[in-house]
Amino acid sequence: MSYDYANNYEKQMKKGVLEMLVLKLLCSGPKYGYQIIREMKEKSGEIFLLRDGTLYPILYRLEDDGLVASEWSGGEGKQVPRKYYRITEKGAAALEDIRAVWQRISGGVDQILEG
Amino acid sequence: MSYDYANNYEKQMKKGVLEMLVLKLLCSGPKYGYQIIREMKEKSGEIFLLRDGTLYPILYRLEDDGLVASEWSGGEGKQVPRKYYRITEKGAAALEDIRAVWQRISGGVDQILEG
DNA sequence: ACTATATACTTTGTATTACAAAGTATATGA
DNA sequence: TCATATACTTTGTAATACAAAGTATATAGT
Repeated sequence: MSYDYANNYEKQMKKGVLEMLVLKLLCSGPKYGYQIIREMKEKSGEIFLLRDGTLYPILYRLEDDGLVASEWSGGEGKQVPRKYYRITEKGAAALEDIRAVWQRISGGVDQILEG
Repeated sequence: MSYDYANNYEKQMKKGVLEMLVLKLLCSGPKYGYQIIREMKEKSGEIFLLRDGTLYPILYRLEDDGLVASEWSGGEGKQVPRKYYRITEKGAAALEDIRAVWQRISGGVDQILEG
């Protein structure tokens, strides 16, 4: 049986873009982890199916860099405590930079693939 | 001074795509290392500026996987010996698979970025 | 009440890969 | 002769997607 190249290439091609996509989703308001996973799945047309072990480290990195900020909510009544993440001003500015990088790279790729 | 996010994201976003682009360039005929670096630079519009320490490990991986084959040439007269790489049938088939992955991922990214 | 399941978050370890950097060797031009 | 460009090799580092295992709470089913 042949090795599944596609699977590994898909994993590699996601590198860098997932943080960008998380920042983008947070532009429409604060969200908690599992909510981000659901929206990522829906809005990408089932293409980005994040595991929790993938998302949370991304959120921690973004928070360490000051691109998002978090706040615990719930736990008072009977709700499960949830950690809500919101994008910061610094994060919004970084998102614009990262989008520009994506446009550049994906444009260059298509130029070679179609050339 | 602020950290240069763009630089790191660019590096991450290249992961996986460089092998695809090398395979694509080899579709138009066998090429040696530095020739691939030059064509990658020209045909991408100066976007993909590979260092030799980046390209050669890619070629070795592709060869290990049987997606390209190599052959030394020159060295008989006064030419510098060059190792020419050509894409194999297996490599051509893999390229189609990898391109499909790229279309899928980049399409999903744009769907979220524009949504 | 008890159990199973879903939700929610955390942490550890692995594999992969772009890149810097240093090294070897040959050809060409000043 | 010496500097530079070409050509290939190898080592080490940083970054990140993912699997996997763990903790805790709420809800539904029996």
